[in-house]
Amino acid sequence: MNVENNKSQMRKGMLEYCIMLLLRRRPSYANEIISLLKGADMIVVEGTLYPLLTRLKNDGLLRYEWRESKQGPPRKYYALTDEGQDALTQLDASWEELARTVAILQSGQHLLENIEQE
Amino acid sequence: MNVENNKSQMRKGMLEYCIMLLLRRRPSYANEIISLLKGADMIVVEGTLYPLLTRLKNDGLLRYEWRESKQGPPRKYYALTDEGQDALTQLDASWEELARTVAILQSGQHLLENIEQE
DNA sequence: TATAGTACCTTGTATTGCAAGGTTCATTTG
DNA sequence: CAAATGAACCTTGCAATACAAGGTACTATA
Repeated sequence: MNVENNKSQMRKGMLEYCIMLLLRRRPSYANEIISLLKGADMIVVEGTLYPLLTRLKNDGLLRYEWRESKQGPPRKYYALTDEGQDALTQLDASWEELARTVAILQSGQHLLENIEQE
Repeated sequence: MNVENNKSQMRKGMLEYCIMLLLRRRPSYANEIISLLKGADMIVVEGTLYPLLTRLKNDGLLRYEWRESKQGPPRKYYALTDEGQDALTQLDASWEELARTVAILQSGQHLLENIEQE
């Protein structure tokens, strides 16, 4: 089994959450998001990020504004909308639930409540 | 945004890990796996599980043996192979890393080491 | 003026999970 | 004994996601 592929698969669906967590702090643009996520040990590439940002914007969870840069072309700074903040709260809950599920499975507790009647 | 879809997306790639965690305790068969996972608040359906078990078996991480049942047709009991146990150890590490990443992003620590030079 | 760097975006592919089917075998019921 | 029920197995087609590999436009520097 390819370990890298596994980590990649685990990331599926988590990226959206991670990016919104980033933007909860302050607006940011694509290349900065990539480098900030790298700082948190989560690798993302442009081809993944741009469609994701567009999708979240079309869903009304993000908005953006153009800002000039001192070192190149203007940047699209994305920020959470009000609706995006609500959605993020729900994602927090989903993450909690997922983490709890994994903890249960790691501990073996799940077996206690499902005695087999074979 | 559809919250259910999000949870579904978060689960992507986690199922493999969760199922192997289950089998770490003892061998099990498909319908039992589904009910045990449900006991840990993770919903899985047959159409997802059967291809996954087949894939893990083909990758050499699982093996199975037929066992008679007292209440119906025989069952395919899946268990981890040695290789599967090694892979599971790696998945444990991947999960640790993912959880740590989320914790960092939730806390906002990632911003500290990436001061912007705008 | 040409090159390098930054920022934006698109397309095609692989993988995954789900919905909705279907088959076989053992038991129970009429 | 035949038919219905239930448990177990499996497959196919679709939608969503991430990635690889490209491409375009603007700014600054050599």
